Amino acid sequence: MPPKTFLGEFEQMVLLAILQRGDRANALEINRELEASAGRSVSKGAFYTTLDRLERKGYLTWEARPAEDGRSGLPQRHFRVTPEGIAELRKAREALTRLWRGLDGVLERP
Amino acid sequence: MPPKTFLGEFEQMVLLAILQRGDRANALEINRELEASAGRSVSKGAFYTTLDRLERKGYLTWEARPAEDGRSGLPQRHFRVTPEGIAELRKAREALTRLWRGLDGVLERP
DNA sequence: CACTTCCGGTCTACAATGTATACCATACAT
DNA sequence: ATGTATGGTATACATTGTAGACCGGAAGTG
Repeated sequence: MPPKTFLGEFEQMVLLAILQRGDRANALEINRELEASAGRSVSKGAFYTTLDRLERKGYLTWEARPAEDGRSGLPQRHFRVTPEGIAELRKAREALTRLWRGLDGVLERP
Repeated sequence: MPPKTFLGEFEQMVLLAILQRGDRANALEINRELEASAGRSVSKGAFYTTLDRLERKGYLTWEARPAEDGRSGLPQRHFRVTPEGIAELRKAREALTRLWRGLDGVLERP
């Protein structure tokens, strides 16, 4: 994980979606969160690619879990954000918060 | 301007920096704002490339202005965010605000 | 069982962004 | 004129964003 890595816009949202779903963060749930909160829906391929990159950067980890509540029986990946990932999210949020300061009049819906 | 364009992470910050500087948004000032608020400093080339792309997308416009307060005499580009740009910033902010909801405990500094 | 149809996931490829270096021109001080 | 700072362009490449084709297992159905 080169220290110079940078957190893309979509990557950031994926990490946040994982945090939102807490301990129920499997691929399907994360996608639902993105769709609901950000109106964003990407293909499976795009989605997993992003997850893999975030893993390589050390911003998330995952473990295989047997099927949730009995239903269909295929293990699935369950994702978690690492402390490094959280630190990045924090930095991004602080920067944006500062840049938004004083612009409420402009940036809020009429 | 293809309607499907998307606002990158850095592009977003540049637009916000322009808004912050209001009617004094020339290249130098925008860079200062980015440095101060986001701890971000990119090369001239990178910077102008981004500005040009934002212009092509219709998110900003600019006009040449004679040197500010008398000093040195080279006209400079003065930037402004278009209504379309503001709309994009708004969408991005709303999405992030929703994704941050309930995560203050995690995303705030200890 | 053969057959379809979802899931959950990988592989591959390409478009859009992020970013740097090299280069050009004008103004001003020496 | 020569050096240096200001403002900006051109070009090139690394990183992200994103889709589509492809694969294996589980369930349902005739």
